[in-house]
Amino acid sequence: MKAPKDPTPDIAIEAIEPRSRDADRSQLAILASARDEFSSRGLAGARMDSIAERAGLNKRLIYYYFGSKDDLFLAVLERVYADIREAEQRLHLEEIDPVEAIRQLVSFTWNYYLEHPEFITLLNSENLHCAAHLKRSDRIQEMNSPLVQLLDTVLERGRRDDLFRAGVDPVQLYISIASLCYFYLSNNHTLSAIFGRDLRAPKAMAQRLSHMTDLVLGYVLK
Amino acid sequence: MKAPKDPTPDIAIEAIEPRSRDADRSQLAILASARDEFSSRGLAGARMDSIAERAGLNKRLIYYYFGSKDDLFLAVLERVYADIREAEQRLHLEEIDPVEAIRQLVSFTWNYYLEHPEFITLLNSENLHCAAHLKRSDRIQEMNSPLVQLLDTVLERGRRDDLFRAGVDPVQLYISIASLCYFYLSNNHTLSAIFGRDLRAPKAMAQRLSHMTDLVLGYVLK
Amino acid sequence: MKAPKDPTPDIAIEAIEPRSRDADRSQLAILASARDEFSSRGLAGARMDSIAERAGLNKRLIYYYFGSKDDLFLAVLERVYADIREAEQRLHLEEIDPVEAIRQLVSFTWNYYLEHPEFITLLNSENLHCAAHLKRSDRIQEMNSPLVQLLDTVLERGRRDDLFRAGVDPVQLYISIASLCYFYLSNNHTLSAIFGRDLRAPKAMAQRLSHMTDLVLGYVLK
Amino acid sequence: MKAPKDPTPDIAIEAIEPRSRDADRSQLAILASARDEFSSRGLAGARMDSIAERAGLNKRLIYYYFGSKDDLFLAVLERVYADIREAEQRLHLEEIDPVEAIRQLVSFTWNYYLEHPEFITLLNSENLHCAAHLKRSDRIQEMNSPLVQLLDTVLERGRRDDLFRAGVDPVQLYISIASLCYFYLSNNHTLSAIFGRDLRAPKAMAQRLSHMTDLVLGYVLK
DNA sequence: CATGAATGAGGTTTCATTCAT
DNA sequence: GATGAATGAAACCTCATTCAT
Repeated sequence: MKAPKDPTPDIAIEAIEPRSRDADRSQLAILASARDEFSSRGLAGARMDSIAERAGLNKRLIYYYFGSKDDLFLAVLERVYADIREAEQRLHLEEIDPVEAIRQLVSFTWNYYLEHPEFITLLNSENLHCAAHLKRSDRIQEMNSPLVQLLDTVLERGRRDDLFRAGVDPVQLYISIASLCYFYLSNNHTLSAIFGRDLRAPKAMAQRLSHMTDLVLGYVLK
Repeated sequence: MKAPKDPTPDIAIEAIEPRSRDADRSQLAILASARDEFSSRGLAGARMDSIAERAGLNKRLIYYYFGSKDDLFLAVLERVYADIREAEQRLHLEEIDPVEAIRQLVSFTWNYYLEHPEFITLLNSENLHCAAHLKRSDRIQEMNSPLVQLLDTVLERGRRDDLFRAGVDPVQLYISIASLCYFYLSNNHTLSAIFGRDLRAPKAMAQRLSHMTDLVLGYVLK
Repeated sequence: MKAPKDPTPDIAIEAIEPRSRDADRSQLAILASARDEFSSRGLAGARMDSIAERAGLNKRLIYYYFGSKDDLFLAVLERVYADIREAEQRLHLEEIDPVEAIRQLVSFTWNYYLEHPEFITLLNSENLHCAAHLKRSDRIQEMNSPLVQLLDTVLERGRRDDLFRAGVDPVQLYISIASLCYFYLSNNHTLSAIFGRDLRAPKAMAQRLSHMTDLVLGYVLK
Repeated sequence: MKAPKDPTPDIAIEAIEPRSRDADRSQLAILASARDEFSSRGLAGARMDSIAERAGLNKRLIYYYFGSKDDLFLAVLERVYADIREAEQRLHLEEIDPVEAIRQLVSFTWNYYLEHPEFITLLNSENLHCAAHLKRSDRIQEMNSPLVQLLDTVLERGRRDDLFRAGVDPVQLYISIASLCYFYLSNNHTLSAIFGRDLRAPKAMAQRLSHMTDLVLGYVLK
């Protein structure tokens, strides 16, 4: 049944719930629309009008739910970080053989960036603004800390099996893996332009993944 | 006869101080100012007024010389690419021992990005726009091709000395070196925010350089 | 319930005085103001600022309702054409004796142009632009076709009564009537300047009307 | 011989001539270019840059020779009036049979407007500005008075031959002839748009000339 | 005679945001 | 919860004109 929009207040609780589901749906629609707009045009280039239009909702509603353009941008960032970390959790690297775990982490990262190009451009925008939005967020650090711990246990297991070299910083390693995947995709357009080469060709993409895996394992393995 | 201009040709654009009635000087002042504005605020966030003001020149003059905001942005891009490629040439990698050459290339790239943060943000902006500006440039490819050839000869020499593995694609390798340096700096703000760690601390920076060099040499060396 | 609007529908746009939060009223106020500005300064010479000011509304609202200067200009043109054609309909020429009908059409045209000098200058502007705006209009032709049919029946009746010559093209005749009235008024300023004669003097004006009627009847009558 | 405009007096005549011819040529080039620009874009729409470019000369030179945009516009107007009046003189209507003279005047006017569309649009622009420029001109009236006298003698001769009706005002008649020719061409674009008919088709054009001649002679002849 | 460099004022248009319902 | 109407500030860009040579 559709949620009634009648404003009369003394209404049964059953009827209220659908109302808040409508609200949720609106907020999600705005978030999705905002994510697309911000990622394709940047923070300054994004238009509140376009976001409202893409969401099929009135512009005023964005302000009602999110306060301002900057607040909305932060909401989008928190959302996309939550999404990637959640997906990483689903890899269950802690249960896998360490070498395979590294392999999987590289290929997961590569594929996630590939399938979520908006993640890359949103981070670029936020970095342009010196992470001014994220710095105001309480939830962002706690969202990201499990990842480091996880990678640390993988490295530790690898070292105990005498496969991995000692003294590898999990943060440095994570950043390196991210670097290799991120940059290739994030700067794909300029690289293609300056090298006159189609870096998106299937063969080039496959080579890239194998190259990156070689690089990382070449470093981690003893 | 024309008034003699400053005789030192490859002067940093920072040093330009506009004086009346000198077209070259005005153009350089605009370029330097535009580079700073675009890099700190992005293409959409940059303000033509600010560019004019920073350059100490009338806004109208920007249009007189560069036509439009987008054309100016392209001019800036061409300029910064020319600068980095020129600096790379000055390394004379072709004259150095191959292992040392790789080391130098990594550390040069790291330091160049470090000293020219605007290069990073400008490229990010251009990638946000799918390299739409660079694609219109005639000069950009020829500017960048020498680099690949140079790296290729370094790899070839290393292989002939039986030090380097075979089959290393110079473009892939260059992209990997750039990746490692670029991402750490470009995403420094968000990484610091999510990991709650100061990645700019001198010790962290030194570790990073050594980590990257290890990674790259671990891959290239037999 | 919506606030009731002014019930009299065919109110002259001059009389519109904008009040807050009434879309129709605002649009009419903009149209009236734009008509005055465009007609007195031409398309290029008209200022959006002035239009907004005359309308007593924010400039942004013009773009909200009409999109652009050119679209606004087209809206004005459609409006003034609708007005004159409507006024012509009100003559009910189809019910009048043919000779008298021609007389009335001449004098109506003369007086309409006289009382609506903006019509003349707006058409001049549009012709300067090769009717680029009208060509994009769907409604303009259907608005104007009844006129030709009407004039045709008048001529046909006159011919059946053996008063009018045969083979008179209603379009040619209409254009001739319009020509005679239009040019005298449209070029009044330059004509007065070159002939050094006040063509607007009441006597000159009366002579003109009688001269034009003579000319037209002299041609139509057998 | 032309009066030399060079202010330096003690210079060889040989040297002056080419220089002042250059100056004349430049002024003529500017006038022609300005006439085209003003006629195609109107006074407000015309661009001094375009005029300079079309003339192949530096913009500053326009100010040097003509002072300002408005002064240049007046210069153009005086020029085109001089041209048409000169062409009319060349008809030598005073030597022709009166009926034929009227015929010729109609067809000359028609063809002149046809071949000089810029005359029409320039006059429209000047009328939009209430002949503000022409009113400042000393030469414009004396340029135009011979025309009226000429037409008057033609009418007088026709009347003496008992062919023409009495009491025809030469100014009214001239205006009517001009009206019929001018309006059809000046408003050609809007008329074509509203009637959905190609008024420029050769057949339509021929019909128009014959229609106008009929109209005028129908009135003048007894 | 001629010109490239430069500008202040002002043009159209856009924007995030708020108002009133 | 939702919306159309409205706005001040500021964006990019243009223009006639002047400067300095």
